[in-house]
Amino acid sequence: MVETTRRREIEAAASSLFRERGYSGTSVRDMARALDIQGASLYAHVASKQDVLGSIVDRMASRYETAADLALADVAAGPAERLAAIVRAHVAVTTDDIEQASVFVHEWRALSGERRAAIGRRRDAYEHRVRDLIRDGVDQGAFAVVDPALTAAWLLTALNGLVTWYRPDGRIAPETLAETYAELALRSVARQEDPRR
Amino acid sequence: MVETTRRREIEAAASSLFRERGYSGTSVRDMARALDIQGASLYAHVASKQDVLGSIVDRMASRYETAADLALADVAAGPAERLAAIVRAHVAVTTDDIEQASVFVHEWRALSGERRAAIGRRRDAYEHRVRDLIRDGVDQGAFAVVDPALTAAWLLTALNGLVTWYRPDGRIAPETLAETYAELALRSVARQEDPRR
DNA sequence: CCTACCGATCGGTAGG
DNA sequence: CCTACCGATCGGTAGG
Repeated sequence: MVETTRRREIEAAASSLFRERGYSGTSVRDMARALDIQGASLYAHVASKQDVLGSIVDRMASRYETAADLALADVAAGPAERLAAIVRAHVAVTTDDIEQASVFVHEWRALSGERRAAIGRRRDAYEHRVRDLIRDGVDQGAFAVVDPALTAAWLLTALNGLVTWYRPDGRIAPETLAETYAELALRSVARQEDPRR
Repeated sequence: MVETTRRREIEAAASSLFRERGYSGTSVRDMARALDIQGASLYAHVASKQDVLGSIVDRMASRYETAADLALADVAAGPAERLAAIVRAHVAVTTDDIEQASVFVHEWRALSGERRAAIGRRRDAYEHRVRDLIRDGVDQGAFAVVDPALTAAWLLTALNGLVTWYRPDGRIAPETLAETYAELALRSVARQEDPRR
C-alpha cells in the first residue's frame, strides 16, 4: 500500500476510534462511517484492519526512536542532561499526536504474529536505552537509584501514562509538561538530600 | 446474581482473557471454553458479558479504596509516611491479583452508561486523595513539588503501569517492589538536594 | 449446565 | 469508491 493523503486520513480517523473503543471494539464499518464512505470501500485503500493498526503503531515506534536518537545525539552531555532530553523528546512525540500515541501504547498487543513480536522487541530496546542511561549515571556518580530496571519501568510507565490523561486543549502547555516530567524523571534518579529522611 | 464460587471462577477466567485480549477481543464462548462449558451455559451464572466485567472492576475499585483507607487511617502520620503507605497499599492490591488489577486499569472504559460513569467518578476521587495528600505535604513544608496535580498524575500512572509488566513469578518480590515504589514516590515530592543541580 | 437456535454484525471479496 | 454478497462469529434466549 502506497502512502497517500487518503491513507493518512484513514489512519487518523482509525486512531481516534481505536483510542476510544480499542482496536477490537472498532469495526471496519465504524472506520468507514467516520470517513463517510462504505465499509467495503475502505479496502480500496488498505489491505486489512490489522494493516491500519500496524501502520499507526510502526510509525509511532519510529517517531519515539528517532526522537530518542536526536535527544541522545549530543555525546558531550552528561547523564542528567541526557535523561532530561529523552524525557522531553518522549513527551513531545506523545503530545504531538496524542491519539496515535495512545494507540501505540495501548493497542500494539492487538497486532498478531511477527508484527506484534517485532514491536515488542522495539519496545524492549527502547526501555533498555533508558535503563542503560540510568546505569551510566549511577556508574558516573551522577545518579543514585535503588534499582535501575525498576526505575526505568517506573519512569517509562509514568511517561506512557500521559496518553490516559493528556488533552491538547487542557490547562498544561506541552512545553510545561515536558519540563515538569523531565524534572520528575531527574528526581527519580537524584542523589538524596538527607539519608535520615 | 448471587456471589458463588462458580461466579468467582468465571471472573478469574474472564480476567485472564480480558487481560490478554481485552474485553472486546474476548467472546463469551472464549470465556466458556476456559471453563470447559458451553457458551450458553455461562448465562446460568451471569446476566451478561458486561455484568462480568462490571463485577471485576467494581471489586477492584473497592479494594484500592479500602487499602487506601487503611493506609491513611493513622492520623498521627506525617505526609511522607502517608504517601509511602498509600503507595505500598496500591502496589499490594495490584500484585495480589495482577490479572484483575490489569482489567481494572485497562478495561473499565469498556463498561457502558452509568456503570462506566460511576467508576470514572471513583477513579477521580482516588486521584484527588493523592493530590490532596501532596498538597498537604507541600503546605506543611514536607514536600516540594512543581505541580501537585501533575505530580499526582505522574505517580498514579507509574503505579498503574505495574499491570503492564509485573509478573508474580518474576525476580522482584511484592514487598521489595512496594518499598522501591514508595521510595520513588517520595523522591517525586522531595525537597531538592541542591538547587544548582 | 445442555442443545438448538435467533437476528445482528463481523472482516473481507467480487465485480464493477 | 459503490452495490451486492460471503461464511463465520457475535451476544444472548428458549426450553429443557
